[in-house]
Amino acid sequence: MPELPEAETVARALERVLPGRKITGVVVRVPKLRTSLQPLLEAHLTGHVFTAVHRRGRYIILTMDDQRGLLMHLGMTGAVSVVPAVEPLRRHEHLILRLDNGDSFRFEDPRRFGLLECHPLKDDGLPPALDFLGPEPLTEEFCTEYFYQTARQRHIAAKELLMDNTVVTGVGNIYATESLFLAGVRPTRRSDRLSRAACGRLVDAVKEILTRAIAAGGTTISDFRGVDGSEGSFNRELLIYGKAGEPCPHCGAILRTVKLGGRSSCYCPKCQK
DNA sequence: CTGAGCACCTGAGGGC
DNA sequence: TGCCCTCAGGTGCTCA
Repeated sequence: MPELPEAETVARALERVLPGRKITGVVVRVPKLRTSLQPLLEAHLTGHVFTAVHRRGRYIILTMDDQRGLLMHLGMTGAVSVVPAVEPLRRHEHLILRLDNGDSFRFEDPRRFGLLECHPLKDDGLPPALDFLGPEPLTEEFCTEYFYQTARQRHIAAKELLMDNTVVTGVGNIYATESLFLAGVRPTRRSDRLSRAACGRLVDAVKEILTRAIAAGGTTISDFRGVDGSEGSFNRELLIYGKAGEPCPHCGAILRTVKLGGRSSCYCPKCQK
């Protein structure tokens, strides 16, 4: 998926078109994504107006005028578009919201790992269901000291620490891989053996990579598309993700691959200790 | 608490 | 052409 930069790209685009739009109809075409879509049908969405769009980690919240919101996660292959309602439906467009200006909001997701639910929102605009998430990586809360203290209390691989949504939210396989490379840390390195300096380099690397990826509109490997159908361009800036077997861009050593938590990780055996 | 394995799904690509 | 295998931006469960 869509990791944090892709969710941010989608959220920013939706923020330009959704607020002020009234929902005039709801069409659900599959029984469930990650969870059942039936409650969505029963949630009385029709007649309500979108007022804002928020992002938290990889989740996007479409706020409505009644203190409720649509909680959305793009899973691995989710994409959103807002197009004229007369456009023909595509095969995996599972949810369609008709809007009062003749457009339709569409959620497309071939693998159906995505999520769409209606939730009451707290005063901060977020649903209680997201309370478990750790700090946003691009805030001051995610700093060297926090990461170092968290790392030493855990006994897991550095990469799994980065990808744990309760530690820091929104860092997935692509950006964890890139950040570890930039920081010179091997993905398998145990978190409780990371020095304060290494934690600092990791925190800086995560912030730098995510910031640049957001500026590029995200990374499109195969499925990801912006709301207008455009592709993210960060693939061109990827240093090592998906390049196992090729030479390291820094030292020329052959990049290797290792499996961690079922996800493959590319790393340079020379640059990453 | 940790890590491995599997499950949820479809589609692309490689080997034969 | 088709079949079978592996793999893919995520998450969450069970089990040892």
